[in-house]
Amino acid sequence: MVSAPLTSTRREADSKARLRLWIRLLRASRVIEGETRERLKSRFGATLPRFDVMAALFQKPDGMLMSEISRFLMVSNGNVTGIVDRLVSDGYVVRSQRNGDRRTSFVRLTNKGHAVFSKMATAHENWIDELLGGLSVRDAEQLSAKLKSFRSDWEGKT
Amino acid sequence: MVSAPLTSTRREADSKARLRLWIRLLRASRVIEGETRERLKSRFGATLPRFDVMAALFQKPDGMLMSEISRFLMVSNGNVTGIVDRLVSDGYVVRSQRNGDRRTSFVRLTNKGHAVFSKMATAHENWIDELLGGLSVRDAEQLSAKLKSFRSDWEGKT
DNA sequence: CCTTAAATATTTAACCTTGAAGTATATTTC
DNA sequence: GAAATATACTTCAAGGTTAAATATTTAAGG
Repeated sequence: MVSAPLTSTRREADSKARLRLWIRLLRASRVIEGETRERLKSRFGATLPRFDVMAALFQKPDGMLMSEISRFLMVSNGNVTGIVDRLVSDGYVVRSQRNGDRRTSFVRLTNKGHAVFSKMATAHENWIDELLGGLSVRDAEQLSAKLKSFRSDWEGKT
Repeated sequence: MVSAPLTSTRREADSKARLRLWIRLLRASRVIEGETRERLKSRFGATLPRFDVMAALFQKPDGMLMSEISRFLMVSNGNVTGIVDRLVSDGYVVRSQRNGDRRTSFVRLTNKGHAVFSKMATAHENWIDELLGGLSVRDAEQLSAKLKSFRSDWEGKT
């Protein structure tokens, strides 16, 4: 009976390897998020959540439902309400009813919001390029591919 | 003069590749963090930040300074104060003065905190193993290695 | 000494976040 | 068409988060 302990040992090692990956993944995310947040604030007076919402709306010129935004950004429904409220009071987005359904509230960027976001998006892309510059494009693409498959795998299991 | 436009085009493509990687990195982190947060709450009545602080303290039985905790976890200093406050009121950690320096406050796990964290840590490792199970160990190690080098690269530049 | 600078921790204000409960509106079912 | 059910969003409470402002204490220079 030698295989049983070996199997168990290997399983433990596997789980350590994944745990190590997770810790590094999390650290990388925090470094990049922190740096991005700071630059958004200092150079545009914006916050990361607002940037994220505007980014979502930027890709849907016709507008999005509140629930679409929260699903897309993977944040809670109640959260989006507050962020959109502030974007509205800044004049960057507007709410409107659609489809004759008075439950829904369609949100879209104003011209002002569109213009402001365009500038932020360009800067943002440059920051990420700089922050991830230590990775070759080949590495970036490989990592991307592996993370992509992980994600759909997980979604499948729910 | 053909090379100039080509160079510019390649640079743009590179930056898109890195941006795509960043988006996937962020999504993976959010999925895992969200799942972990939910399980910590439902099964242990704990939050992720408290788990993180306890994890740091678990590795330093003699205790840590507040500033060491915040540096290690990459969160702001004022943040740690509140989290430690709640851990203290739960009886999981204690503060104490050291070195006769009354500015510093040494924080360490209580026996109760140590015992509770041990259980959480085991469960946590299993969750991560499950959530990252779609990746082979080889992939996990490759990803780890690339993220490690990215991080030290970035730290070097500051 | 004593003043200034540096280190350490806390407080504060503004914002983000979740999950649960609440409100309003639509849709389905009988 | 009335009642039950489902959907869309908001409100709320508790907690997490940052950056900036504020002690408090120690160390350094004169």
